[in-house]
Amino acid sequence: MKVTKQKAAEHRAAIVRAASRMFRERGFDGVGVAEITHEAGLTHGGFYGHFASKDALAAEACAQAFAGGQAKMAASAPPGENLVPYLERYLTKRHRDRCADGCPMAAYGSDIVRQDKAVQARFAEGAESYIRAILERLPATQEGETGARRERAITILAAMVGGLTLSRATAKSDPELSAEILASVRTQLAQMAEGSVT
Amino acid sequence: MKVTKQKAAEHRAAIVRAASRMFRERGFDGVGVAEITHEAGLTHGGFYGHFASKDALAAEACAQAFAGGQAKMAASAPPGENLVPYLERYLTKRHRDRCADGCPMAAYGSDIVRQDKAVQARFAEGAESYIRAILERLPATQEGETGARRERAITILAAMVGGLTLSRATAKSDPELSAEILASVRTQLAQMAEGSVT
DNA sequence: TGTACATCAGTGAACGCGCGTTCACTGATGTAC
DNA sequence: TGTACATCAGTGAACGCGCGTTCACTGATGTAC
Repeated sequence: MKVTKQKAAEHRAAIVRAASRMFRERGFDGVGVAEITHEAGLTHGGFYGHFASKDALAAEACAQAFAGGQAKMAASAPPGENLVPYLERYLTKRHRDRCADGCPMAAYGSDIVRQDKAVQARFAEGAESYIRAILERLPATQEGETGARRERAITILAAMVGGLTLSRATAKSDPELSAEILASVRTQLAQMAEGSVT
Repeated sequence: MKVTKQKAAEHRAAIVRAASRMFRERGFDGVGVAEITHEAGLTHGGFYGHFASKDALAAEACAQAFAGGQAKMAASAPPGENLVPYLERYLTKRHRDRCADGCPMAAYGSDIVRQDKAVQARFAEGAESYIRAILERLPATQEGETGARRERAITILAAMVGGLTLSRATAKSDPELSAEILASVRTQLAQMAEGSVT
């Protein structure tokens, strides 16, 4: 049955929203078109009226996940202010245990190489925007080298993503190690982000 | 046709070796039992004489990938000596472009949460052994806080894995960013590993 | 050492299943008059 | 404003395919005598 243009647009948005969460929770290969559309309150038949392919949906879902991450950073650490509150939110058991609305880089970072070009493109844009967002929240280096600030932003992002990923991967088998990883990276990066180091 | 006990053991080892490389290159879901056994020079029918399931093979393949990584660390940075030569080997385009015999944490770190318990167990053991190996190659902190050394080892590992993962994920869409990530993390971590910082 | 036979590593066809995608159909929408 | 009909969003059955796993079979191995 046909449906209002507005309703149709809402349906499309609901599919992207569901996909964005489910892909982060279960991976791109771990969830199918039928289950995503069902989660959005629809059946799978109409899917290809909205998207050219599952890959095309994955690309949009990826972009939306990054947008959500940026919003969370802005909420916990406003631009221009220090990054530390965001770090303390990012490197927590809460974030570790909730992939679905967490960081896409930690959720499927190592899987991106094997995804469609469109997904890779959205991911690279998202990563660059994260780097810039971190840079905006890093105090100027005392010695005044501007180049090193972006180096530091990139390294902080790498450690955040790697730390959360490793913490997640070890959570079930070695909960103590998992917690230690979160705490260690949090402490060390807070020092780096405050500029007390170098 | 039956085969010498030794031959059979060699076949089993060949399957693990092929799986270890192929899972890193294409992910656990990206390669099947038939293709792995074929790569090992066998057919898929005999597979379940060697392994209880694909998951059981994945667990062994994971353990072997970690063992290979440890061997490479020992070769480029002997225990007790400085970590930097290993960092400079780890964070390179060569490693980025060759998942198959590279670091398992970067190859499928974000996928481990969704794998079988046995795979998660081997992964956690591998991660812990990496942390210990890095710790062995870190100079004593000047101020003498011993606790912070393991914190630093964990953060270095997190940044290595996160950095390589992000570099790989962005390589095709944004090669310059990809290269910048490698170079930045390499420079920053070398400072951390030399203990010139803190 | 030589022979007879039970064992069992490996083969390839077959299974059931879930996936991405297609398609004929339905019926509400929204437009032309 | 009211009516007739073309449009098209959504449905659900069906497709082809590849996967993990099973199984009857083969024939070389290795053991018992």
